[in-house]
Amino acid sequence: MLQLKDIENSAEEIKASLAKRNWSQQAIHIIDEIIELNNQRKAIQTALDNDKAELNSIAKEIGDLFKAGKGSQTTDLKSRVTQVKESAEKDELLLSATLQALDEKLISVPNTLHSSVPAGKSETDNEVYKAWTKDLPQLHDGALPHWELAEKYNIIDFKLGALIAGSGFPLFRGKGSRLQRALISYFLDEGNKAGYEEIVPPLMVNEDSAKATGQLPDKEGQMYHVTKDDLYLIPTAEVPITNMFRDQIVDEKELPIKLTGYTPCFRREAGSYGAHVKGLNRVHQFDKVEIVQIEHPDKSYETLYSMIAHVEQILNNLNLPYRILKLCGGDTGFTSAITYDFEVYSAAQGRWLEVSSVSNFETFQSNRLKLRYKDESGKNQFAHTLNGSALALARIIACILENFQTPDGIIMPKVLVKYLGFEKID
RNA sequence: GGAGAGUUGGCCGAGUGGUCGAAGGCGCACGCUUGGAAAGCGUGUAUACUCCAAAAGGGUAUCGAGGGUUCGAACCCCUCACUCUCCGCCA
Repeated sequence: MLQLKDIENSAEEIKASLAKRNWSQQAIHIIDEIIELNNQRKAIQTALDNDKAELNSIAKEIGDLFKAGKGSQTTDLKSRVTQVKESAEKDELLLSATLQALDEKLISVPNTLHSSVPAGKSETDNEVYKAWTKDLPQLHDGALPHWELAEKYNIIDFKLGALIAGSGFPLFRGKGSRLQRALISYFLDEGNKAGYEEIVPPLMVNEDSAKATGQLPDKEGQMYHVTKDDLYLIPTAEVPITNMFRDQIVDEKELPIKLTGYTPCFRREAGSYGAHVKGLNRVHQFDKVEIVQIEHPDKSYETLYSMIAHVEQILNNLNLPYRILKLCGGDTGFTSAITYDFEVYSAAQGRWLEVSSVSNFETFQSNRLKLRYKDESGKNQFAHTLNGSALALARIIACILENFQTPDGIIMPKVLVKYLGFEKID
């Protein structure tokens, strides 16, 4: 959520950012409405505060009279109280209606884009930040897409997954299952090496947490909701891990705080269908190792690029062709100021698959989280939050299976062998 | 699932209707003291909104959350959330 202060101080900049997100002039008018509502709020609040101040002082006066044994002299004061209360009650109603209206509008405004984010309407307008310049893998004749390899080697069973839960819930078995576990261990170890503290968070979160990181109300339909207990299955570890800092004030010296965690991720993906969701391309449950940093505003961009480098290194080690996209305004997530997506080449499908998304949220999340740090002068400031996938497993597995297939088996990346205990799926 | 206890500032903890944004202690910061440190002494030490051009200084709200009683609520009443203990069940 944007800060009112920022909206007041940099309205024009924010409007320009909304235009980059392809908002219409009419929709952008919301910024003026917010400023106007906030002015109303201030006026009402001042009036209300004055009434309350008067009530407080009358109460004190009455108290003093009672103590002095002059309780009989309070009648006039009490009738004044009735009067002031009436006006205060009116203002109270007005104030809560205004606050609600203000909040509704405020919560519907996305993060202000970083000035370097390119304009554009959809994913086709994303800028290639780093292209893959080397050769793409050449597959042998009769090479198969991963869902057929999965069946051939009996390592992933989509039909059983569908029987047990539904489509989009793959079941890994045998070497498929071990590949999954190896990747998780490898990714976590890389995170540990890079100085991230490892976390195993809850897999369900309450409404407050989902709101704080911006999943609610923006992505309500994307999450599985356990209505009986009013909990949400996490769509990413970002939600529980970032919420570790809800309502926290950290010391400036503790920054940056670096955390990593492996969790399954649950996404409803309502409305998805077709070839693009086949196999592991888009599933309701997948595993992911996430990296999160809480950083000083002055250093958050430096940090963003170090996180990108971290992901790159992992992909290099796995020997997978990848490219990095800088998302355009139209494709950048609601809560993000800037996002870089990593795509890995899936050789048998001939497609690039998104496997990581690294973002700087600046203060958008910390404002809702109320995550602050105390600066040198002792003032509380909102910290910047960043996160990225390092990495999402399902699609990485798809690429490993497809890219490294040979007529007599799938050769595992070298870095994984010590985790796997085997070199080849055959 | 059943029964009970609890939730106060960075922490501990007092407080059962006005003098309570809240005693006391610890911690922390600054100063004095010291050759230096410790001890000691002194001062200060929440958050949000708001008034003021700014500072100084005001105002309002916050003692788990919401509502009620009252001129006045941390304190009385109601509802809810969470934590802990015991019993039951259970990986």
